[in-house]
Amino acid sequence: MEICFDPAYYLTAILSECAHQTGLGETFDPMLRAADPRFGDFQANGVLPWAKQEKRNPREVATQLLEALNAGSKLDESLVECSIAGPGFINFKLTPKFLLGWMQHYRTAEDFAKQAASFEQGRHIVVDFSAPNTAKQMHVGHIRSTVIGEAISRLLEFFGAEVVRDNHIGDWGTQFGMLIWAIKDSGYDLDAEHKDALADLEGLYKAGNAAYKSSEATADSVRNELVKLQNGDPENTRMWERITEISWVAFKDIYDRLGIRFDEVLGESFYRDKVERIYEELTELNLAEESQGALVVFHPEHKRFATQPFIVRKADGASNYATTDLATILYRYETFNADEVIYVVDARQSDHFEQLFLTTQKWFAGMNRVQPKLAHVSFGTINGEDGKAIKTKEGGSVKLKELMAEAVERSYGIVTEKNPDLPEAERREIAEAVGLGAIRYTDLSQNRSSDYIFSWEKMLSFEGNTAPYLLYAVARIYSIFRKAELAPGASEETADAFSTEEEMTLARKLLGFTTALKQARSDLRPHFLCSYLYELSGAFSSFYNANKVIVDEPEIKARRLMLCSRTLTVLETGLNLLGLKTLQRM
RNA sequence: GUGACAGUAGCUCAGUUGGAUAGAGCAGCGGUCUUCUAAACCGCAGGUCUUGGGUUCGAAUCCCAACUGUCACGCCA
Repeated sequence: MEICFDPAYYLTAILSECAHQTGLGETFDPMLRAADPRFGDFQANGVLPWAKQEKRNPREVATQLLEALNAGSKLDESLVECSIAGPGFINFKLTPKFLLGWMQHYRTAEDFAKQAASFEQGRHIVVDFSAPNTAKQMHVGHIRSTVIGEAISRLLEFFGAEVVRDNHIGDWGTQFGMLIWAIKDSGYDLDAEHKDALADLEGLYKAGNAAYKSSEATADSVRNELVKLQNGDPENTRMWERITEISWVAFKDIYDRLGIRFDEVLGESFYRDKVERIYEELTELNLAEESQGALVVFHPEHKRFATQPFIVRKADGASNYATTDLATILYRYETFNADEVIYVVDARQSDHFEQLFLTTQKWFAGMNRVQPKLAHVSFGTINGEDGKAIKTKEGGSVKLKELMAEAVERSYGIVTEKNPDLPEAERREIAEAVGLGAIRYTDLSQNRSSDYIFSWEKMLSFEGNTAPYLLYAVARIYSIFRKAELAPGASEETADAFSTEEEMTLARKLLGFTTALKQARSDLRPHFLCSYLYELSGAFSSFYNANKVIVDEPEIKARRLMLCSRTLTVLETGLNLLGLKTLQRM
């Protein structure tokens, strides 16, 4: 056996092979799992259910398997020890020699990336996320989609996929009638420089909305502005374009600070001229039917969607989001050759996506198209401490920009308190990374399917499973290398096998990186990666406190430097996948 | 009414897809800085995994039924 990148994968393969040789059959699944550290690194549980089904003694079967493993010399005892335990578990324990060899073999972020890049090589995946509405500022409600979408995109890229990040902004709809009316009514100059133009637009929209409701005459004027826009009136079209520009400038400001980028920004307006084809194809396939004046799709085989319609054209003849979403799938199929489309949208829209996916499945089948895999990455809402939708004291939405500013400001106060001697500019930089990292990590570290309760205390708490804790671990590793006057990765040649309990725990934890990444990818849940990185940081902190790195004995120093360097690589790679910037000092 | 998601320590949450004695962080108590950053580490204490059935060698995890909370369900997205 050799030192392989993913020992769990290797062990599964040879166990299956031996099972076949010993006549257990090809369907035998070793069920290799990460084991409790007390028992080893991995445990194979598969013998128990198999023996049960075949009415055999599980320990006997396990013994047979082990004999086959040893006879075939598939395992090198100096690299991995195995044993049978309990009712028939097979335990595998990697030896210090294996752990050291692994560290020597896989050294840099590039080494990891190279191993990972084969998993999704060449697949085209569209990630649809963030999707704010124009003419409104981004608020807390946009955090989750934005941050989770970016993390998933980075993860898929790391696995070798060709990712198209598409921001499906809400840039079309009836609200523009009110906004355009209000702009004209107030005489607001869209072309002039304004300090916070998007906030102005949001205020104007509210004024327009109020006016619309207050008098019938105004309502008519508002509707008239909307009709003019829809019919391509040059003045209103230009105003609408300017509104989009103003909005995008403000969005871009936030995206840049968060290190988020998009390959495409194809909003609802982009699909305006692509909906006719949808009506035609769905009608032609007899998928859509008229109901109460609207064009709708029912799914008779589905308990609820047999009667709950998927409305693709409103009774007034206009399209809606169902229509554009269908057109969007077709566009992504035809333009991006999408193998997979991932929608990072909150859970309240689950019904919509279920109907969308069901409809697409039948529609694509009917047209003989290969349907991309469709996934709704749903997430819970962010609530206030009362368990209801989050609001400011004044009852408005909490603006993302203001949230970011406060997080950074609070972080600045803490850095200044902890490390007053650092230059001001560096403290500002640290505050930016820590504050924005805290917002981001709070969200990512939580299982996305549940709602979460927003509180400043929780978001900016710098203890436990939080961004500052992880960033601090990184900063301390850099500090060791500064003190040792070495670059990370240097001076490892004389390393001998890991020996102390803390070294062993840390080394084992480092090997778990790929498992965590795979888990995060397969479930599209970044919190698996967060939990792993937190545990790794914990293992490092314990090691750091118990085992001094810069010591006189060259073997000990070298192997500990090696652990520091690998921990740094894994932490930085992982944090970067989550979108966090790391720091050399904090 | 139909459905989705959730219910785990006082609080906020994990729990590697059914495995061995359910884990963290806060909060509480007690220790550790003349030694690489104490934003840290170590220890103690804290549990009827909402309830009741069922499947299984084995259940927080799967199935059924309740209960509680949030949300969605015909022209917003």
